[in-house]
Formats: sequence, structure tokens, C-alpha cells
Amino acid sequence: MVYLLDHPAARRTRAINLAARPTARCDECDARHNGLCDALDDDDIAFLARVAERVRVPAGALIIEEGEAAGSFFNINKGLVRLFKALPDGRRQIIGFAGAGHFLGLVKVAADPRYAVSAEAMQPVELCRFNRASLAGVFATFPALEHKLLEAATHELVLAQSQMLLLGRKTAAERIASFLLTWAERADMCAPDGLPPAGATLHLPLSRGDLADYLGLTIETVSRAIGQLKRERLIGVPNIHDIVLLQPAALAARADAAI
Amino acid sequence: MVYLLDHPAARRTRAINLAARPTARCDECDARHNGLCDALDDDDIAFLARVAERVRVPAGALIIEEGEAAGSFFNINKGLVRLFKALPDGRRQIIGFAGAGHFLGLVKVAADPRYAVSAEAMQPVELCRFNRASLAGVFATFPALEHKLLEAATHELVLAQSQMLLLGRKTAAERIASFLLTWAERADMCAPDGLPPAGATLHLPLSRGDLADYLGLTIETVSRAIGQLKRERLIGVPNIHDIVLLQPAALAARADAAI
DNA sequence: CGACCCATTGACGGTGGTCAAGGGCTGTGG
DNA sequence: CCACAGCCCTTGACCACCGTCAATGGGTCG
Repeated sequence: MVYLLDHPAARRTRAINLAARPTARCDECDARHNGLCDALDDDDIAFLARVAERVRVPAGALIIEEGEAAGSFFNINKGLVRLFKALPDGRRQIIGFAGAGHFLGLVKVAADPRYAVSAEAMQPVELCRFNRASLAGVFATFPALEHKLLEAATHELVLAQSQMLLLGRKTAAERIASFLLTWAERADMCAPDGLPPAGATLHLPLSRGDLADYLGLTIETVSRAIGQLKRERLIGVPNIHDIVLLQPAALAARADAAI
Repeated sequence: MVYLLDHPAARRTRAINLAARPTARCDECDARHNGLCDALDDDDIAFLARVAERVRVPAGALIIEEGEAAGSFFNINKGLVRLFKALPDGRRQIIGFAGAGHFLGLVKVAADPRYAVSAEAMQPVELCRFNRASLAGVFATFPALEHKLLEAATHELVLAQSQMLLLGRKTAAERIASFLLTWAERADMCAPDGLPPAGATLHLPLSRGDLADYLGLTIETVSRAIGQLKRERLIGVPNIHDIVLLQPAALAARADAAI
């Protein structure tokens, strides 16, 4: 798979510096009771909103690029973003998908802050942009934010660890099965036992290419593995973006992981 | 590779509840100016040490097991620990290696705290054990600890993201090359440009099996990939546990990653 | 209706896994 | 000091899963 022709750098200029609304309206934001913003009450968030710049980017825009000097950090208000790392020859690994309430702007080393991953809008995306330089001050003013950020980072770390097991040791069909259950959990479809109800329909706003780059496979292998699970009657595939979980328990066994 | 015969569970009883010294001597601890403890001054750390239980475990002991109820968290004082996840059939993925100053005890969900990964001593290990229940109180007393923990979690997350690229998209030789450079950086052998000096000798206190389980390969493939880099004159292998970095820049090119 | 993009399916090949044998190092015991 | 056992690593032969290349089909938009 070669991505060089539409390498992210070629699209960069499309991304940022679009119309920024002067005042963010937090009370009607999808992220108001999600992620970082959930840590603050209305007064504090109104104060914080005054130093935020509301940004909109179209689908496909490169929001941040790995290795660039990290001048900002972002909080996603609306839309879905793919985070990824790429190799010089175009091979790409998607690190995760970020939605409303997620934080963007992790840097490799604090001394010379450069973004650790690239972020690309998969849909039209709205974000709040903050100045990185004021980050320390903001945390000092609102310690609850830092606590929430620790919670978020910890959660991301646990997900990353599961993904390492998937990428290092699972077969193609196991990767698909694991992914479907993780996505069901993310969509809050899971009962307290960790399994989604039988017959639940999972909506995947991803292309097969994104799925492949997330699971460390190729498009063709993803397609074949989905076909295999379909033949095993574990899932149904009414259309490209929907998957019916016919036998969640059997699917979990197929995923092998403790999820 | 089948690990069932010496599955971690079989070794569990060896691990914990060995002699605990009543008072920790922080001033002579390897971790005193590393990781979490570095956040506190001598008075605060002396206070904290009074609620710590100093534990020693022999090489090979299972310190924590994935999925167990998480009653404690640990700070490593001395020795090297391997963190891993395993599948029911024995496949194993090493998530990382933890040394003095590293924190152990990440849980999957805070509501029902269970360890996210297993941890096994690779050498005789000394740790401070804390009660998880008192964690919130400790953080309230010493906010600097929480800040340090966020720093640590962020750093781990960045490493995990690079490892995902490695596991999902790199060839065997690229994985070895990347690993060597990452390990050199960990050992503080790298100049400001990110490269270790030519001719530097890297000590790897790991078996080929650990390396394989860390890089998502088999022992045989690790052996062959090391042989390949040796034939390419990028590295020298004077003995099993030492690697000489003959051409660091070329090795970095071979690793492909931006490290 | 046609162009285009994406997904699926098939044929084939390669990287890395599996199985097996052999060699080197270390520790122990004669 | 040497012999031997045991473990780990290396090397070789073979195989399988997945990647590559190519053709076809289905859906959407102009």
C-alpha cells in the first residue's frame, strides 16, 4: 500500500487557520460532559473558553503532523479524528481514533515539544485550540483538569497495551473479532459482563483501509477475515459500514483476548 | 512457542509475601531520584515511606498478574521487571520493561480495579508496596506526585505508540534496529541528535525469548534478523548479551522510524 | 448513464513461523 | 582438570499466513 501520492504533508495547508469563532459556546458542545471539560463547572469552563479558539476543519484535513513543533493542544468538540504514525516509505499505523471530548497534542519530549503522532479529520471536525505555552498556568488554576488528564492518559495507555498484544500476537480473524468488541465497548453497547447483546448492530464510520492500518493488516486481509467470521456465522454484514454481532460470546472466544 | 508448562499462574505463589523490611531507607534507594520519588523532598518522602512496605522478590517471581484484583501499587527500587499480556493458548506479548523508579499497578477500569498487565521479575527485585485504597489520599497530600505520574504516563504512552508502529508495520530487521536504538536512548547513550556514538556497546539483560516476545517475533526470527544486521556490518555481537553499534546512522535508517 | 472509488475475490509469492538438529556456554560432579 | 548435562542460541528445511498484484463487482456522484 503506497500513500506517498497523498502524503499528509501535501494536504497540510488545507487544515488550520479556518474561520475561528471568537467565543465558544460550551453549553451546546458535544464535549461538554465528556473528557477534560467534564472536570470543570460552568463558571470555570466559561473562563477557560475565553482562552480557547474554536476551529473547524473539513474531512480529510491534517490537524497536526508528527514531528512538527507543538504550539497548540486541542480538545475535540465534534467529529472523528484518526491518529497515526507513518514510515518514510508510506507504511502507516493508525494509533487510535479520537472523538468528542478527546485531547490532541501529545508531545514526545517536554523539553523540545514536537507532536508524537499525526491527526487527520475523518469527518468535518470542530475543536478548541489552546496555546501550549499557557498549559502549565491552566493546570495550576484548575487542578481538576490535570487529574482528568491523568485519567485519560491512563485509559489510553491501557488501550494501547491491549493493542500491542493484538498487533504482536493475534491472527487476522482474531484482530477483527477483538476490534469489533472493543468498538462495541467504546460505543457503550456492552453489559456489565463486558459483552454486547446478541444481534446488536455496530456502526463503523471507517473505511477498510483505516481498519487495515489500525489492525496492522492490508485491506485484502481485512476483507478476507471479515468474510471468514461471516461464514462462521459470528457476524452479519448488512452493508460496508455496519456489522451485526450474531454471537458475541463466541466472538469473544475468537478474539481470545481478555478484552 | 508454548508457555503453558510454565504459565505465570503456576509461579504465582513464589512471588509475594516475602520478608518485608519495616522501614524503607529512601536515601540509599536506586529510585530516590528517579520516577515518582524524585517529585518529593526528603521530609515528604520520609512521611510517605512510613506507609510503604519494602518487598524483595527473587528472579522469575510473578509480582502482579493481569486480571487480579488490584489491591496494591508498587514502585520499583532495584532490578528489572518485564510487563506482559498473555493469550489463553500461551502466546505472550511483552508490553515493556520496568526498572528502578518505575511504577507498577495500572488498572483497566477504576470502578473495578484489576491489573491491566502481568509483571515478572527478571532479576532479584526490590519494590515499595502501597495500598491502593490510600492512593487518592496520598495524591491529595502530595499533588506533585500526581503531576509526576502524569508525566510518566504520558511518556509511556508515547513509547507505546512507537511500539504500535513497530508491531503493526515493521519487518523483523527493522524491529531489531528500532529496538537497539530505543534501548540505547533508554540507557542515556544518545547524543542530542538522538544517535548513540559509533562503536558504543549496548548491554541487553534480556534473553532472545524476551526480545522475541517484545518485538512480536519468534526466537528463531530474532536470531536470523540479528545475524542479518551483523552481516550488513551495522552491528557487532561479541556475546549474547552485548551488541556493538558499528554504524548508528545507518542503523537508524534501517529502523526507518523517527524513533 | 458512465466514471470513480472502494470492497471483494482469486492467484501467486514472500516473510516469518514451525519443526528439528547441532553448537556453545555454564555449572556441577567425578 | 575434565566430562557431562542442561539450557539457550543458531542454523537449516519446510510450510502457512498474510501481502502483492490483478480482475471484477457494487455503490455513489456528477
